[in-house]
Amino acid sequence: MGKAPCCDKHGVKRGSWTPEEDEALVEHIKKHGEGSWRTLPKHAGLQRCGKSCRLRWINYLRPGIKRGPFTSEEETNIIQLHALLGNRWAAIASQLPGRTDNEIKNYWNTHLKKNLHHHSGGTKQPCLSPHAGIVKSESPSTRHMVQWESARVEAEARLSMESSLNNSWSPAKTCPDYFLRLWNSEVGESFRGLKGRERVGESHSLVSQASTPSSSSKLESCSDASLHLKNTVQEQISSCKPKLEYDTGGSDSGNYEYLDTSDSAFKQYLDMPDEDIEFLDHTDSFLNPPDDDEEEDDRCD
DNA sequence: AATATGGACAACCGCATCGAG
DNA sequence: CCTCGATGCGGTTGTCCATAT
Repeated sequence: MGKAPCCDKHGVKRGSWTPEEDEALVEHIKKHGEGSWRTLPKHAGLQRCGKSCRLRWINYLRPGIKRGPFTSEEETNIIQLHALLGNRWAAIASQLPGRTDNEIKNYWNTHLKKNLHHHSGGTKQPCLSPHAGIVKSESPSTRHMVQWESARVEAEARLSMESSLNNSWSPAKTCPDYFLRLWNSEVGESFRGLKGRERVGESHSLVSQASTPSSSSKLESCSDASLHLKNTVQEQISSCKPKLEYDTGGSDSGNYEYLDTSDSAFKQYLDMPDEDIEFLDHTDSFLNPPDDDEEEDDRCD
């Protein structure tokens, strides 16, 4: 397929897998288990490179792979997870049993991206910025960053508040399970940057910095930034029911821009009814947590 | 019926990260 | 601490197929 082969080269088959190859790969993994992808092709009698075998197994042959169209629930989860995690498809996939990162990535690129954009009426111009007051005069990249971070702040605040309220949680409250579970999962950990891998959107934003506070000054900047974002988000949501969307044109990586879309898409995106915005008034509490030696992790909550 | 076009999906590539030596 | 191989991940591309012209 166009490019030079990554792994050598001569005698290595490429392209679609045949049923015979699939069978050989499955049989080999059944006997010897996963791993050792480098040597697997030789041992399995396959003329494929190890990476190709691994990909084939993970995406199509592995037991438990769910095929078929995505449900609306899965779609909603993908949208919300993407708002939280960005293009971290593996992390998103870990929250969708039976779905692979590749499948989700393809689904996003071919369905969700397009559908969200469709609501913009075809224009790529942001007709209604969520932060019109502060954003319009800034560069597109800055605008992207601020817009994107506002969504993240909302999601993070939501998760944090729900987590902090967990003890007194009313079962009647809205869907705490999903986000709470997510927040306490590896995805939440990834999101909080516990492993020091801050890759979401490559945006070295104030909030991102604040997610890895190493000093009180960072906490302060975190607070300032989030308060700023909080205010703009509140203003936007309360005043004009924003329509937001990704600008998915061109390079997708880290290039997020809200454009207008439907109200439902916006709600789906943030899943935040107006009345639930109140928690934003409490963002200070998660941005400036009480001293706790246990909280030396790189996070802000 | 033939051809063009676009969407969907499978597969590949390059880079980042991890871990062993 | 450094190097290097193995693995994982995300972006991109190629191919197939359906639909439009």
